[in-house]
Amino acid sequence: MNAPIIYWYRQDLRTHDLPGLIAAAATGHPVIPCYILDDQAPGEWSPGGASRWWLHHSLAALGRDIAGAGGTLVLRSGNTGAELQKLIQETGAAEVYCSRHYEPWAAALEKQLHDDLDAAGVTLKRYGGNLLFEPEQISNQSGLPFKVFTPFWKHCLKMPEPAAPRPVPESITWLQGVLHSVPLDDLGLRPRQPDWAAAWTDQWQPGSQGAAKKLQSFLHNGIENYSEGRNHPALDCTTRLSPHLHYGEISPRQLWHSARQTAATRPRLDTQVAKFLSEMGWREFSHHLLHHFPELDAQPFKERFAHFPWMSNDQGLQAWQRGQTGYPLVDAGMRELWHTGYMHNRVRMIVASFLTKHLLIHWRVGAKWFWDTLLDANLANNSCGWQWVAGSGADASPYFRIFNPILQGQKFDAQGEYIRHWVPELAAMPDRYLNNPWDAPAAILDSAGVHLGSTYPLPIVDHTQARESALAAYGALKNG
DNA sequence: TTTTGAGTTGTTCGA
DNA sequence: GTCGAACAACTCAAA
Repeated sequence: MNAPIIYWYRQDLRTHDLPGLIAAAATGHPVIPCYILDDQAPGEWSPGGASRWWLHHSLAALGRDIAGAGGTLVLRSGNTGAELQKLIQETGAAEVYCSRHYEPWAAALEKQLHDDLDAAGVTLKRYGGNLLFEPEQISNQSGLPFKVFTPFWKHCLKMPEPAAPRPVPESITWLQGVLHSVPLDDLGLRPRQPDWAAAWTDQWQPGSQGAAKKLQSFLHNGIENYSEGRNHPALDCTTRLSPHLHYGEISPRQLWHSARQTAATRPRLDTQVAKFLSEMGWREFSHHLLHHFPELDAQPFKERFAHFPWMSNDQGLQAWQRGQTGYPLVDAGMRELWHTGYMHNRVRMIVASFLTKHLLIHWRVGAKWFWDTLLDANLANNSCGWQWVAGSGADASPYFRIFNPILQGQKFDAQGEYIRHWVPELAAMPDRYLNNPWDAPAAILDSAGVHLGSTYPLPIVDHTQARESALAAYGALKNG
């Protein structure tokens, strides 16, 4: 009798190019695909509201994919170890297969489960597949992790290429018989009253199919002008694959090989493809860093930042969160985030710079807000991104680099499409004053129907003054 | 071991 | 309007 194998799904919600599932299928043993919602295990990094919405729909999509292949996804809720043990008792499974994850809590859980299952005579087998390179594969000549992106990525590019993606196993023997499965709706992942995410399905299709569509659309359109276009929030030049990648609905190896294929057939796009791959490189870099420095979510990578004089500013924080800072591009970004669960990458940098440098609020406060509101909330990317902007991260932005939200708007949203869309009360303002309405003559404000302080806020801080304060604070850090 | 070159994404100032 | 330099010094990676 072949003992069944449990395939324990985590943030790898796909059926193709999944090494653990391929290995399980290859044994010929019956396979039980299972997802366990464990709200305790991640501690403070339990998925936020937007991410839970995505998870709901992603699990629905995975369930359909597995059903299409003849199996049934088992959903459970509760303590991961306890639920796995129950499932093992119910089915007589002798092995549990899974994909490896890199969040400190996830890695600790793997280790704990491995030991606990081992004691019960069950083997936990862990497979890669969620990164292009495993952290252990990449180190500098001293055998230490890279701390600077460029040499890190150059090194990666010299490695043997990531393996080609593999299709869904042709024949998987699914375990027959009906196992208890919690109805998806009972997991409580989806908002009900009110359903603030009702309109999100217009723009997002969680699951592998939706990911594949996004990739195809990118390879046919966005990549043409990726290097430059990716900086403009009104253009559709970015992949928008981040939430799909976070939940593992598409594999990084698939992206790598699709992009390389594009470069091979359309050599003109070589530099665009290289740029796209290097963005994948940042994802790798962040995950490797979090693996090597598990405190990255809470502690500054550069230790001297432990003494940075962060300010407490509840009013400022609230204005930032609600998109009411009086800086149109910042407000546009924060409103895009709130309404869609997403924000364009460049705008993320600008709003993050505003929070940490103009308002001097701790990057962790911003990281928490992003965590709860972003569909693609990911601990490695989020922690590294915020630390980079704040200046405390690995290979971080120098402290004197303070984004000027007015200038950034004029450069990257020159026609003001992005701002007018998200800050409609300024829609009638001419380009000249769209980013700095407070400079506009009264007649122009009047004819645009803008009354600063009532229809749209006055700036909550003065850019030049805030910049000087930030430089002073960072300068003191250097000398202190 | 010492040395050398380099480092995602910017802004401001003055010529 | 455009351009180059200054902004600071430090750490990292590799020769």
